[in-house]
Amino acid sequence: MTTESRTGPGPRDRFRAQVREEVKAAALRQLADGGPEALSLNAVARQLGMTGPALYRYFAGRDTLLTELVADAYDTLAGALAHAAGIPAPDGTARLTAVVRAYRDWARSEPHRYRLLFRAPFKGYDAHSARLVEAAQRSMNVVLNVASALVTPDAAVPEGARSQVEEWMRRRGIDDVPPAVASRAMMLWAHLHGLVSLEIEDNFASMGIDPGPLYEAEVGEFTRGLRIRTHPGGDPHT
Amino acid sequence: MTTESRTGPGPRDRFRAQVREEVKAAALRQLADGGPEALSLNAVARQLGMTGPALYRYFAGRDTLLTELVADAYDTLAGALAHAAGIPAPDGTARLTAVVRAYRDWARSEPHRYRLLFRAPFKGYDAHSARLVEAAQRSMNVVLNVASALVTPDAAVPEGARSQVEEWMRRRGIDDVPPAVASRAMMLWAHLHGLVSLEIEDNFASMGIDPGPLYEAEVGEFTRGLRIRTHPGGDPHT
DNA sequence: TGTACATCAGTGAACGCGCGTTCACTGATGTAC
DNA sequence: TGTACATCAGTGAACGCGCGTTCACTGATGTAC
Repeated sequence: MTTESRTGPGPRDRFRAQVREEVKAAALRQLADGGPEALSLNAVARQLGMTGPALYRYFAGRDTLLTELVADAYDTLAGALAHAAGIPAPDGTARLTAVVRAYRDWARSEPHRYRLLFRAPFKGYDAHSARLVEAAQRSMNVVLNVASALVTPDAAVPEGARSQVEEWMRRRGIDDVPPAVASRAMMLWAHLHGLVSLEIEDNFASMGIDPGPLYEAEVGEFTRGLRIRTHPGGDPHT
Repeated sequence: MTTESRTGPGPRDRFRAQVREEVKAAALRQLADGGPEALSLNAVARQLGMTGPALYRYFAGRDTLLTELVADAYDTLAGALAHAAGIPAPDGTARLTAVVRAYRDWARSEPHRYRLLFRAPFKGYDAHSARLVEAAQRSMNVVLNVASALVTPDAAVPEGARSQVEEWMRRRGIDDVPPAVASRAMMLWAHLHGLVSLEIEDNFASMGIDPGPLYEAEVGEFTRGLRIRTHPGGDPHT
């Protein structure tokens, strides 16, 4: 009310923003090398040379901080995928492969953040709030867009899934992606999530298996499923 | 040393075993409706009408209890899968479908236990100890066996995966399952894990999607991949 | 350029809490003769 | 069948710890005139 007319954020605002980032960075560091639930406000404050209560200048509480970290992680992942999708590629398959690799690489380089996305970080945490759903959606959209570029629309869709996917897309206002693609993209996403989850928890390593080729194979399955009716029996690649 | 010659467990042993089970049951109840990390020895004791220290008669500590819960969960899952695999079915595909459904159903009915299997429950927890690896292996074996029954051995294997899978199987002493099957079974397992993870964390529900058909589709993908060279272009089903 | 004032980052003490674990103990239960 | 003894389940007090959060405060920083 009193300070309505301003040219921009003052020095205090800038300071606030910077400290907020430092707090989040310290929190992430803590998540990275403690267990997944090893986030303590007091410990974060200590790491920054402050006392615990000081953080309440920047975040309403522990839960708020965590939620913000989740949202940030979604944004970063979406950014990494979008970046990969933007790199010039010889064809759609190569582009999709790049996106798949970006997904894997992001998860491997920041497993603690990936975990943040797919497990409720605290009791009563609402993963489906508008802010978070929208952030999550952006990642899915990248996959959808890349996937839709290499598609024959009359491809096979899992029995029973088509109408649901259509409904889902209608609700989100997506109408330029054939449901066959959306449905298969969703499965691709689930597959990637499965591989990534197992990989970052060391389940493949403990079996002595390099999951790399499995990721590549996902792309093959995705395209094979889409083209099977158009080029029966033929190998879609080469 | 003193009581060497016995006919069996005495009444005290039976009592001990029973209380141990009650403790584990209470602990599971607690995991079920607290967050994933909501396991407190004191709270468990309270629930059983005891005081905290009493539990140390039965378990060396919190970590021991948790590890035991994990091992039990692996055993139960393997049992559920084996049961499904044992039900008479018209053909291999139907049997594999039954196993896939059993996997999903178990996870849905006990999501807290499923979570226990795939996330490290506490810092420094060793998921790859002999006891746990062996328990986990039993589940995988059920899938492998059912999968191997419906296979043409010269099927397509993801590029680069074959030699690794062969090595993995050699180390485990498995020689009656073609690597093509093992490799695809592993991918099937990863896919199921992806679907299940997303489902039990409500990611599909929040998109208004029933993942049921997606599970069925996994079986189709599995068999299609295996038979694609034997029956090119043909629909493996019907 | 200088002064008066409002803002607000950060402190330190305190609250209440629950945790895992140890220890010395008491009292009931089963066992051996 | 009865007695003496060993076993051991469970208690209650205590240890040290760290947590999230509140509150009244002090002192520095930016702002307005």
